[in-house]
Amino acid sequence: MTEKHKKYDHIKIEKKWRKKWARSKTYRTNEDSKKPKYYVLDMFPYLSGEGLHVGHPKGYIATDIVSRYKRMNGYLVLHPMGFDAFGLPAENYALKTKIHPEKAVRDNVARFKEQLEMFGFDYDWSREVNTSDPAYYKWTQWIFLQMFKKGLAYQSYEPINWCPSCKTGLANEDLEGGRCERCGTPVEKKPMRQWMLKITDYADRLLSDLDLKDSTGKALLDWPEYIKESQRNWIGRSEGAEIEFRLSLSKKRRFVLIHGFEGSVKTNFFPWLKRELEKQGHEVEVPELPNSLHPRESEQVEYVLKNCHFDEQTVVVGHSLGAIVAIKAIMKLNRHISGLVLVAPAVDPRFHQADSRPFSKDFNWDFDYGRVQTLTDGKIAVLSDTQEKFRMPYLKNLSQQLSARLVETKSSEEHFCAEEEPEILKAVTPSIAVFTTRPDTIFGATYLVLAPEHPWVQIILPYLENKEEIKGYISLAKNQTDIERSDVSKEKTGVELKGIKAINPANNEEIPVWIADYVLPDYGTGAIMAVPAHDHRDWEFAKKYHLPIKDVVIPTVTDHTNPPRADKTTKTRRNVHAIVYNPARKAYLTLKWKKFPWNTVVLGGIEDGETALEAAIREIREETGFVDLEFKKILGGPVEAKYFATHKDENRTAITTGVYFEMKSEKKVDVSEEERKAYDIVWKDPKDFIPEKMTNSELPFWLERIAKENQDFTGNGILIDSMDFNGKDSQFARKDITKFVSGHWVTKYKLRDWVFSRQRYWGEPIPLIHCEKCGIVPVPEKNLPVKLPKVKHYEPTGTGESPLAAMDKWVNVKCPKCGGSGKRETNTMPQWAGSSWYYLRYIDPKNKKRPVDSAKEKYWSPIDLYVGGAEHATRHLIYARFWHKFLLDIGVVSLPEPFKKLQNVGLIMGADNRKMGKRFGNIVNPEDVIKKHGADTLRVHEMFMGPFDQETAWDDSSIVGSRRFVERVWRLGSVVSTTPSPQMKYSLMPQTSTKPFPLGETRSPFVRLSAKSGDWLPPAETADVKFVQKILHKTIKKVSEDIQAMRFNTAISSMMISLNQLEKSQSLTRKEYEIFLKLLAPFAPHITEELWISLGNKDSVHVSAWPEYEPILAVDEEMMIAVQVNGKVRGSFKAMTDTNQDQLKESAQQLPEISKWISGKTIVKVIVIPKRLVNIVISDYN
RNA sequence: GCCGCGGUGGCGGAAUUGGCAGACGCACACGACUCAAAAUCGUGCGGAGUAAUCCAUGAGAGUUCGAUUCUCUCCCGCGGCACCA
Repeated sequence: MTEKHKKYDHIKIEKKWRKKWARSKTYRTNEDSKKPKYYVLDMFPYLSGEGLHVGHPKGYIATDIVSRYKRMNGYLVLHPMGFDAFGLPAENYALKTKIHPEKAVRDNVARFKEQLEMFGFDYDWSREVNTSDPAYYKWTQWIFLQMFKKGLAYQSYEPINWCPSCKTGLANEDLEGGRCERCGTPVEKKPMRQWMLKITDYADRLLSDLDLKDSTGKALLDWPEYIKESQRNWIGRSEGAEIEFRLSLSKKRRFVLIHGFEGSVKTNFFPWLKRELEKQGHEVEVPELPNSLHPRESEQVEYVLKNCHFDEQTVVVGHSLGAIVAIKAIMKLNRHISGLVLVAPAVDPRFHQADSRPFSKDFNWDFDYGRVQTLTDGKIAVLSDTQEKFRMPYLKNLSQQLSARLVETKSSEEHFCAEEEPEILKAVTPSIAVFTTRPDTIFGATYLVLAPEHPWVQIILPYLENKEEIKGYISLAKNQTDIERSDVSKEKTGVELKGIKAINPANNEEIPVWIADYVLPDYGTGAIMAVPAHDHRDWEFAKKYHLPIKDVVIPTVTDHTNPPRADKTTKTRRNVHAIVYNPARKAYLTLKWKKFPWNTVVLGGIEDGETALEAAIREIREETGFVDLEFKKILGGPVEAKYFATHKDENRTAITTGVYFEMKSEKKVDVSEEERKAYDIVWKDPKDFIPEKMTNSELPFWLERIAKENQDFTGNGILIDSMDFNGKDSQFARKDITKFVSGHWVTKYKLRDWVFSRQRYWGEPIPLIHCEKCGIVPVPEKNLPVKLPKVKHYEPTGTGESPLAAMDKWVNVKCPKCGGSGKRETNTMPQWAGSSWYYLRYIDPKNKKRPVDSAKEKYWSPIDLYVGGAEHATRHLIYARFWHKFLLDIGVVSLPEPFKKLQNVGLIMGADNRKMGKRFGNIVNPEDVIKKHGADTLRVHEMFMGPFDQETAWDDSSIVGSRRFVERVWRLGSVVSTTPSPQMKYSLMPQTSTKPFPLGETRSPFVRLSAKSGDWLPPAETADVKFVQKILHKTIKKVSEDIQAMRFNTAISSMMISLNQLEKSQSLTRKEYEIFLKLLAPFAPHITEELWISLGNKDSVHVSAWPEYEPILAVDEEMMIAVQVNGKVRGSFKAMTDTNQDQLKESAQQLPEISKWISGKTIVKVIVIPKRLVNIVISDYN
């Protein structure tokens, strides 16, 4: 034994090689290569200040293995690393330790790097990025500005999620079940000024691009399905209809419609509008104004005042010049009216063509705005037509003067001149838009529910009878946290808006309107039509408040054992099924028909004027005589069943209602002879009372409803009570019904815009300036980056202002546009900003002109492999995809998706199977493990623990297996490269195994290869040489495939198997040993390098060529063939792989252990599976 | 509730166009070496049974010559979404 192989000193070896690699820049990625590229990336760590535990590097080990493998296969590999240094985790750590975040980050980076380096990773540190480095965040700010310029960044004042503990606003993505993801505090809703990013503009692409295909039709994104699924859930696309429900005030109104210049009661929308309003029961007056072609103010106003009746129920509608007449008339009234609607009012003499019109001089254009306001109680609406742009400024001015609601809308024909103008109808009888995915159930909509926050509630409030109750409910709803509100299990609450009704546009029925907190303000339209018969939530609500439930969709079933026949006529009948349970017998009442092989429940038709319940009681009495029954429940709405009624020789479409009874006693009355002959009464045990043993195809529905509390049917079926749509399949009627009620088909998303500002110090300053004159002005690009100023106090204020706001010197700047005084935006960006594009910066980390050079971006894109934790599924990975798509749109990048293959790391749990972390005190420190066993051992072990993407608990004892493996590789090296000595025990022991070697060769002990080191014998063509070759070729194949598929555990297992075999070889050559070292090199880089170099190699094993295998040599020539008799293994024999099937059959049957099973038996057939087994099937097998 | 994934020895886990279940490793037991221990090497190791053999991949059914693998029903665990209309 030579000195250098005496002992495997991992500490010394690992330290030595890390130093050498760093000095010789072994892993530097130089771009001037003609090689194919491979970009492999880890999700970079964020600096929370907590130390590393053994779970953190698991993903880094994997990328290290893959990158080394690819490098050895001739790829130019980019494998960079950096740090996510901005954001809450880093800042909170700084606050806790009272170290300034900048210094804390610097220290943490240094420590982190030190720890990473202990693993011997092959990162190219010359490309390191740090999101808090001004040279980096200059470009983060730059990207933000591009978004701002494209209108994707905007300010909002809507209430947002506020974490009272972190003292900052949060994005939806930062929540976990209504709590702050970082600290677990329940979030509050707080209205404040926010910067938002319009990620919703990209919702559609973010969703559909998940399924992009490459040119061969394969999925472009090789991602775990569940990550894609999470993103789909998060984006939450759903299609449905937006439908208007008109509101009708319960008190009827009177309308006065006043036409304009050259108008008449017979032209434009007047006849139509009159008709529509009268339909709703309102009174309508349409005065025909005198001298319509040459109108004079006094004449027309007086006419109106004289001929029309004005009272507190009167709403005045004026069109064009008629609007002016209306205003003037109201000014002269001495009583209040109900409201005023001005449709495209001709409000100013300077308007279009006015000078040429005869009335421009005759009319007086001064208005007593205050008086009009008073007399209408401020209930004034101004309708503008967006097609008439020139009129807009006047209308804006008018509505301001009158404090009126300005409704910008598109008329059917310019200036509201069409015969039908639905927008006017909407304005005079306001409507609520609802969103529904089930417009097919609209005939069953029995009430409307608005979110308490719905803006209409405030508008309608003055008209309502129970104002105080409603105000109370709204404030109650507002004070709830998200967690309280979204508690599904809690009982639903709500209040009816009394004094108002909605009109179901499908059947013009009046339905009540409620507010309830189970309707969310920010999804859909914030209002729903409630269909209690076909929606769980509506059902619960309706039950509680005794609202009507109307079935309009019924389940449908075709009896496949007895289907309708094409040549027979079809009859539709209303039926009843009586399900009768007898508790005394613990059995169900059924009828066994004598003429037919049927078992049915008691059933029959429902006669005219009879209810289902009456029919059921009658049928039970007629058919069985039983009369002492307790009615339990109607089993929901009817079920439609199609079948052939044999006894009537016709097809039936039965609309059947189920009724459920329990029997109190078997008291009975006489049954007619006829009935008695037809069937026997049979009591069926509940386990036999199942669809398979009964002849009622509706039975599954009855059973479900007996068991279930809720009786809503949410599936698809056949429409009933839906007028022209009766009998249609609900699924296919959706779009037609939407059209029928003048709704339109829309797409909605759950995804919300990204709340992009944080009221904290440690983040990228948002590069905008608020100027008194110019509004919001972007910081000119040449002035980027806007550096985060150094401050003494960076504690969050909690006021909704960032700590930066207190820094007058920094805040007050000159406006870049006008030079006037301006103030900097003091909010900072969220943690996820910098990480949304960092992968691009590695490609070109030092570029001062652009975020990334286009040519370089084209060369390296996309990222071939991206490895990280699944916790980023709906945050980082959505944000990064969003930014990437935006960068594609502005030409910075060239591909729609950044990450081609995504691989998730399964967590390493603590020994107690809980998440490893401080709070459970179950952290295993990698430094300790490395000190004890070495980095190579830890790397091998973490990869061997189980499937890479699966979580596994750390087990301190099992790591010795990996250590033994590494050490045995070391000792095998000493045997190969040195003279064997008699003292050496390892594997030179006589073989005591009783098992034959795979090839069955007898092996003589104590035979070794060459004598002197460096003096190699040429491989002899012996069985042993072949044996070693076979092992190696198989292993090369397996390890290569497994690394590419990230099955590291089985790759290591195959190397262990291989090592077990190689140790038994008596003629292992240096070449063969080197192959083994190469296979292991990506996993255990230090020890393999040491052994490789000690064998006399000059260059690093890590830049050597990956071994290739011969497919022929990787396959066994001989195999054990298992022999089965009737599928049970009874023996086996050895055969050459290419032995033909007949021979295999023959040999199998001749085996002594087989003949014992088959002698005297009839062989039915023999099945041969090449290379695997022979199965002999005998018929008389006991 | 909806969607996705999974359930195999004492433990981590192998095994897929359906073909010998438990590879590899840990733990354990025995043996060799040693004065002894550790390390190392060898042997054994799902359960029952002396054995032949039988039973066994969450439970039950089905398809098949043959099922951990395919189909159906159910149970349990994990993950995502969740009063999203």
